[in-house]
Amino acid sequence: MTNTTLDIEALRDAAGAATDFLRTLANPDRLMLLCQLSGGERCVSDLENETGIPQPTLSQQLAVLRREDLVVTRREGKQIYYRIADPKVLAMLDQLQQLFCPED
Amino acid sequence: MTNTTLDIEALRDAAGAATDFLRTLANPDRLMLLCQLSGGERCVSDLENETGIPQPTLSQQLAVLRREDLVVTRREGKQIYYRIADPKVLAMLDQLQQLFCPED
DNA sequence: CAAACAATATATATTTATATATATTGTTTT
DNA sequence: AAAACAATATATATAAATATATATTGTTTG
Repeated sequence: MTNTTLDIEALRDAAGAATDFLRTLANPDRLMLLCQLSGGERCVSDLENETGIPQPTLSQQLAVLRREDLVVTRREGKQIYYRIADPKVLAMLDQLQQLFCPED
Repeated sequence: MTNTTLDIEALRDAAGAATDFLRTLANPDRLMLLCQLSGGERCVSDLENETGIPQPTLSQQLAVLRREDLVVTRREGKQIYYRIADPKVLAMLDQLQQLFCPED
């Protein structure tokens, strides 16, 4: 006899972890920020210029990315530099680029 | 001179489309449903039994998946069968399985 | 040490998503 | 056509995310 309850619970656990991750990416501002950071480290003013995201939103959304450990920071003088800290982000950005940015 | 405005707008457009998609997947119930459907067509009572999702939630979340054109249905007598309609879903499920369900 | 600057934090209104209870529609069977 | 069943729809309370305005912290430079 096969107990499917465990399978469902395992599926639900994995689904929970995956959806936490997906929800963090599922915002245009945050996704754009991660796209920029996939090209390497950026300080906040770089990100502001490159994306046009207004400062308070930028700060709020960077805080979300930090809280979820998708990025880490380092201070250099006045500037704070951000970079991607979770390799899953890069894998997912690749996948999204294949699906939503054909040939570029 | 390089105009980065167009690039940013293009990036924002792509980010918008991608995040619409991600947000639809970013719910544990919907993700579980899509996982089940990735194994082939299912009717609603199958999905209810396999996932343990209560009926009204099931109906509500299946409606979201229909509205976003991620699934389509076909009626056979009393049963309504669901299947995945968007190949991007399968690509994303594969990716998520690699990232969140190592070796199984 | 005060001014200027880079960044973060807080506050609030609004929108959106979710959970959950209840009601309705449509199909088949007798 | 009425009963039984499969599924969908509605309603509402609650929670979460977002936009946006304003305030604060920390660092450097003159």
